Amino acid sequence: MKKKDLRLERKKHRLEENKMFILQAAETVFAQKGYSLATMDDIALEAQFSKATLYRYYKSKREVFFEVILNSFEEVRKKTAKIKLKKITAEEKIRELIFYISTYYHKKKNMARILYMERSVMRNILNIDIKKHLSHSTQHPQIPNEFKENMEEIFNIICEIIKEGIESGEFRKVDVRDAAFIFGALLRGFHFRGPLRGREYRIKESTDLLLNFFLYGIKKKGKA
Amino acid sequence: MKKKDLRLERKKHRLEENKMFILQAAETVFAQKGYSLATMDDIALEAQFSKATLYRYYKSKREVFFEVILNSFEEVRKKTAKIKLKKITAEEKIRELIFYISTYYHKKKNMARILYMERSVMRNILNIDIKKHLSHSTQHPQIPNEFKENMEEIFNIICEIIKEGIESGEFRKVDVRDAAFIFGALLRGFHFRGPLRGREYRIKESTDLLLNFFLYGIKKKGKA
Amino acid sequence: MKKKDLRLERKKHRLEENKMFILQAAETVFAQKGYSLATMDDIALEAQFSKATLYRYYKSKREVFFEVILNSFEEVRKKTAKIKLKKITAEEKIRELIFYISTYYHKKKNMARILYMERSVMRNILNIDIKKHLSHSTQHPQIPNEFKENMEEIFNIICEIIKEGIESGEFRKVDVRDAAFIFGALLRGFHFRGPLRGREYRIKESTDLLLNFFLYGIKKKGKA
Amino acid sequence: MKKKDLRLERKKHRLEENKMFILQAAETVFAQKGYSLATMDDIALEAQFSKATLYRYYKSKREVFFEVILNSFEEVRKKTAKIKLKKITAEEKIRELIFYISTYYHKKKNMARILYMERSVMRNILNIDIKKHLSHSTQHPQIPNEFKENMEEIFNIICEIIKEGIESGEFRKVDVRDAAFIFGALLRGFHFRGPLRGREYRIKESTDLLLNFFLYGIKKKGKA
DNA sequence: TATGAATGAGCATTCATTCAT
DNA sequence: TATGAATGAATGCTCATTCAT
Repeated sequence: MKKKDLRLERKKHRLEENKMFILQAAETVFAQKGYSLATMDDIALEAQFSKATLYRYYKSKREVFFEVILNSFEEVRKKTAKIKLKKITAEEKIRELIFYISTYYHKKKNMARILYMERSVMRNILNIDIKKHLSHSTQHPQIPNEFKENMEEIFNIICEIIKEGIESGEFRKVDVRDAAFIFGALLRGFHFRGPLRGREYRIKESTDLLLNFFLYGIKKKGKA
Repeated sequence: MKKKDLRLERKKHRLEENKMFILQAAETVFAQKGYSLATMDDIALEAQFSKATLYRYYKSKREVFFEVILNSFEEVRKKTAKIKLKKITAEEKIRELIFYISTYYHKKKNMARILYMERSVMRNILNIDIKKHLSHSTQHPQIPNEFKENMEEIFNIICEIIKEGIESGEFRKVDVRDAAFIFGALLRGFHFRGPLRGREYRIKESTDLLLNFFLYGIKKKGKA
Repeated sequence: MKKKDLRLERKKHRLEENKMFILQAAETVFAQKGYSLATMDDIALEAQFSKATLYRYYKSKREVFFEVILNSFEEVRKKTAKIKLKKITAEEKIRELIFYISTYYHKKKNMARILYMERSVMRNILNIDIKKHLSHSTQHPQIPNEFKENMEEIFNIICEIIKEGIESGEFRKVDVRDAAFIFGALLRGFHFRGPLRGREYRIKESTDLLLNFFLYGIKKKGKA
Repeated sequence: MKKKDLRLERKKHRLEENKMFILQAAETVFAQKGYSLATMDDIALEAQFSKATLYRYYKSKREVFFEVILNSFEEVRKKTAKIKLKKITAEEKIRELIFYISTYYHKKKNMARILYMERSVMRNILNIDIKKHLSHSTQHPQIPNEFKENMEEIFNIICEIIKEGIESGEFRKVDVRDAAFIFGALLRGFHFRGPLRGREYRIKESTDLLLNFFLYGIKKKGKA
């Protein structure tokens, strides 16, 4: 009995491992080529599995894609939650968040951009795939929900951090959700510059820059 | 003679009109589906022309795409230049800029997002298409350049406006290019929120919000 | 171990078989329609594979085409070489050659004609396709060479046979290369009559006829 | 009245002129690219007419093609008939024929090859076009007949020349039609060498060579 | 009449997905 | 289970032919 359990255990473990391995490969490929230009062949090659094998682990290209994105989000969510719990000032939390997200974007490079691919594009990928298989029985309407929940939780944590800052007197009495949204926009826009390349910022540098502007704006003090 | 001229005129006019019409259709489709997922059939359908006709006006899908983007940029560049020349304070110029760009993004909705599509995807599209047409005599190597120049000019104008503000004592002595970049990032990130939808801001509202944060940040005054 | 080997063996065998099968189908279709008019759909239909499957075996229509031609040439070359080595008189070798090539042309019917398709068309096909694939890493610049080499070797063997005949006193002291060329032209022209159909010759008949004229011409003896 | 006649006359003349002009252009293009690769655009460009105009003069690409070929044949037929009537020996007539046809092939280069495009290919072009327009009323089933008649007449004239030679004692008592066929094959094959290029023969040279072999073959005299 | 513009039908090629072993 | 092979459905692009002026 124990033997069997162990075997099953090991089997499950290997399955999970393989799934992660494929996901990693997929992330690399999607990051390099975007959704449409990436082919299952590319991913299979990168993952060193046969293309058919990918389909043992994931039902479709679309599922792989969403899994990749979900993975990303989960990582960020966990880290964000952790930072929130630290015993430091809100400003320091904000700084850490900026630093972490910058690092993250830096590592994942293009992946981040794919994340912010237009809603309608996302919807499109979804729709197309659903249409294609309209006759098939198994669909995955639940995926986008998990997706959204993750984003919302991250957003909420940021809200809470800002709220802390306001309550502690560090920040102005701004609308918390607005501020969180601005925070997100700033980071998103900063790291998600399209084909335009200004100078390349180092992570430390960009953290300072972003923090500075997020805190103080460009207005000369005492003039407001 | 006059008759002929008029006819030619009208003909030319209709050609231009058709080109624009196709471009509009293309914009709609690209905005909805992104580059790869958009098909020439889609665009033809939207433009109510036959697919073959599109090819009378544009040499390839890629050319249509770049024309669409170029169009967008030119419009923004012109407006930005105009605002810069107005006889108003730098802050007011910034406000107008935010308002205009917000309006623009609002109108063009998804188009803006396509612009910020993966750099690597862009590169990919470019490379692939350039290679494909390597043998043909008439290429469009200038397109990406015009593209870049447009972006840079917009960026430079923003820099100048900020510089004005600093020189007039309105703004802090920040690094001009950093500030311009932050400005761009803020707007970009704000309007280019991916699948996440917080509340919908009205343009007036979002202009205020963005201006407020860009000017003052979230830090409580006197504490820095 | 042996089992696996056998399986691999069988697999390889089937692959080769399929390749040949496709080639046969392609030959039929090309022979019927020529290069440009033949479509991959035609070939797929004839081969009873899906069109996509053809692309598992050959990279492009062009590759299929060249493979078909190469195949033809190789067969002829081998047979020609074999005849040359026989212990018979040069005249008998010439007769055998005529017989073999006539048989071959008869079997392959139109294929032979495709071979003599427009040089410019060939060049065109080549150029177009080479340009198209310029950017890809794996090209087949060797194909046309193998092609040429085959032709040249066949030509050379014929030269040698004629030379033997001259040295043995069977033939007049003609220029060997001229004679070989005439020999080729005669066969080529005979079997490659366009839309004009005189009477249908049987192979035995045409062999006699061709041999007779190649040896004696039409001039009355003693008059030259 | 006279005025009108003259005008009509001139008009007709211009129409004929245009037709010929288009035909010339078409010949050039077909010779360069073959049937399938030649486009109506190419021909229009070469003829400096608009593509639509071509369709005023010819109903289809196919019709242009056949007209081009027919033209070719007619020219050859006339010349062949003329040579036959000359007051010279049969051998001299044969020599002149070879010279003329060689010159002709030389001028028209690839056109000749197109002529001998496989019957089945011809049939195919025909079939396809007929099928395409099955619903349309006007077809051209007569064209191939004119075509054939021309070829046959040329063949017959050659037969007659050879017959003369036999009757005058110049030539051996060969089967006239066989000899004529061999004659055609020799010329056809000689000028219609595919991608293989031996040495380039000058016209004078090749005339001698062909005549020599056609008359004497390669057999050493007295041995037969 | 001549022609610029418009288009339907195709075609080579690709790719997500399924099948058979 | 893993995978090589097979394929249906696209997709960008072309071209002979028709239309409207």
